[in-house]
Amino acid sequence: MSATIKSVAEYAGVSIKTVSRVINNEGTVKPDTLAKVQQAIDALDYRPNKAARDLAGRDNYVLGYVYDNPNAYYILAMQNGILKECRANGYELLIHPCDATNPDIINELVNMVNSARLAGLILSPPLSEMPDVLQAMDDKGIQYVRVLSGDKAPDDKPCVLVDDYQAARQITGHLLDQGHQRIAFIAGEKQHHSTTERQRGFYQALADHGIQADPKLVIDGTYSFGTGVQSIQQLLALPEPPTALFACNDEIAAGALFGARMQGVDVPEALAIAGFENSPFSTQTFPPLTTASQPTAQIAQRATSSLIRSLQARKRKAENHTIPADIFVPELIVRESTSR
Amino acid sequence: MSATIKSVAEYAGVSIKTVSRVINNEGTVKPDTLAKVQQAIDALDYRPNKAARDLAGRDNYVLGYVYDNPNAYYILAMQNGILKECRANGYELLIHPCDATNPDIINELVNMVNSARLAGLILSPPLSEMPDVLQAMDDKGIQYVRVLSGDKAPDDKPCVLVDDYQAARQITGHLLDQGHQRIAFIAGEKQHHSTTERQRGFYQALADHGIQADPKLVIDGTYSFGTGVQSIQQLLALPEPPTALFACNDEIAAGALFGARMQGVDVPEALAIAGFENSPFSTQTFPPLTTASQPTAQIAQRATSSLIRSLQARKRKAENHTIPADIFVPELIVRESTSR
DNA sequence: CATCATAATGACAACGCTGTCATTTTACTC
DNA sequence: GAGTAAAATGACAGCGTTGTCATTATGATG
Repeated sequence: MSATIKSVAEYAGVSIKTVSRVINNEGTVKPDTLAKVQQAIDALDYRPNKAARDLAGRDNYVLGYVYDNPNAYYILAMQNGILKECRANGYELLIHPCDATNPDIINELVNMVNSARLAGLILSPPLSEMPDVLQAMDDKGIQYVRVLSGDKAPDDKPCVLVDDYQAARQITGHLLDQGHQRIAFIAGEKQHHSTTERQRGFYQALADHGIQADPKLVIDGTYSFGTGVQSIQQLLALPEPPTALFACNDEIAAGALFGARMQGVDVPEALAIAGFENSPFSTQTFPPLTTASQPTAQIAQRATSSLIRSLQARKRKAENHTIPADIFVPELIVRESTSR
Repeated sequence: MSATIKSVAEYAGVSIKTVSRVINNEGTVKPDTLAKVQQAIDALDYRPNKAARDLAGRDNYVLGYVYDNPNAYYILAMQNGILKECRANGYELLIHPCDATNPDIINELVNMVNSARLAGLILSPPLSEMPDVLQAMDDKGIQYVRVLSGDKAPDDKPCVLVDDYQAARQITGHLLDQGHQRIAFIAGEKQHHSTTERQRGFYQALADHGIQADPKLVIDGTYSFGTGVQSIQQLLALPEPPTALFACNDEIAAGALFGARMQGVDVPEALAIAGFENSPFSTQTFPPLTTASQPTAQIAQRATSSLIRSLQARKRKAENHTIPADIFVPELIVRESTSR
């Protein structure tokens, strides 16, 4: 049916092992031999048989995506990005939903990696932010790449950073630019780095403009619609209510918008509201929400590519092949919820 | 490292081929031999090596899930159900997002199935409702299972049915039981069978109660928040506005709820609203929405199981092995948006 | 130009399973 | 209980690749 390594070898007039070397980028093939083989591969439209590689080789060409996150849109975008990169590199993807609060999560992951003989893992928050999970992976020698909230890599293991701090600073800056002085902040779960980073950006932006944050305007909550509804009631009841709100994500913002409207407060006239994430929620409110958008699929793709490169480097025993961490800054999207 | 077929065979005192027969359910193994082998498998915690199976066998143990649907929650729930069943049967899952409006979609699918040597495909709406796609799969001899809206199987190929008709009848019945006489209906895209089935159920419920539907209360739209907002304005502007609304999904219902509130119409006091799908939207509104819930993950699991059984049957040349279609009726969930 | 180190290539077994076909066991018949 | 068909089991090759190790080509050195 389709071409095999043998047919390519015959076509190119070399041994199958040489073809194997070419397709694995082993780098010990003479340039003209390599060209011949490449040409044969192209001519025959040869694609290595994954099953045979997995069986013969030490490693499996399978990556794992482990996630636990209530946000379906995020997961699906991540997944699409990962899939794209996997496909481009002949890897396959094993998808493993799990529960990060499960006390046995570490065993679960280690077992999964072993039994499916995974080459590496892609971890997104909150898994990527759990030190004991990462420690266990390191101990077991399991390769992984993390997608993390932050503006600098915490260590030299592969990771891709999402600079929530910078983006939050921009959003807050946008509100300040509109002339707002009393800006409220509603936080999500404090365990998520994204929350603390966004809050840090919020404070920094205020400081940049020489404004001292009013602690009464900062409310802790969860990433939920309900938090938005409750918090905005509390905020609007203050003697000096805020004129603008930066909610830690769109869901909170949507809740706050709803709550404000219910109390007869016009948005954006009496209260400007900004969210974060650019989730479908953000366009399904009236008015649509100002927010920050991260290119999740692209982030996932880059993370996967990092992992694959680091896997290949390790295979060739190239030590110290640290890949610099990519940083993505979510982009401000201004919509009507913050217009003057 | 981990157990192989050889170690299981030695442990059980049989040949590797017999073990192979057991793990493939070939059914030609004596009961007591089978028991011995099963015990060995359990004792050694043996899991067949997929790469070896794929390489040695004619078929690949890989199923494909092809989807095109904007609803991330639905996709993810489907995916989880499929994954669960795949894992239980030693299959792997290849996930393939695609665009159903792409004119070249058929080629894309056929190529994918061939190049990844997929054993079978799981199709959810809208793909599962496109006759030319199904025709092409039949022509190419590609096995598939469909998840479909309907109350009876359109043919004898494997499918799992979601009885939107019955559920819509129940929802409408619930509104009628509350004493409503003028009930509006907002439809989604007419290409989706789910829309027409739900509409059919709506009409039937009215007929059951001897009520003739008022065409002015039935509005065509899309599965979107915006449709809900616009349609409700139109409905409330009628000389005789409805006292209840059945929206084709939760997103439309949420839009309608929003629109009604904006016009000062109280829900549920002045207008009862019901949605469909039990999406996260339905609990993130005030008041939360009455809706119908389908066990998507379970549906997906059943569909996958059907596909696998039909695959194994075909392998054993057992013709006429038609598996009766499962039917799931989404369950009515009553929340405050329709309370008296 | 002989010598040696090193780079480039090749021969071949092995990975864990399934398909084919041969062999053994079982069940049934007269 | 011999004979036969059918059911159950086994022996062995082969799937397409990589790892190991052997072999050959290349280049550097004195």
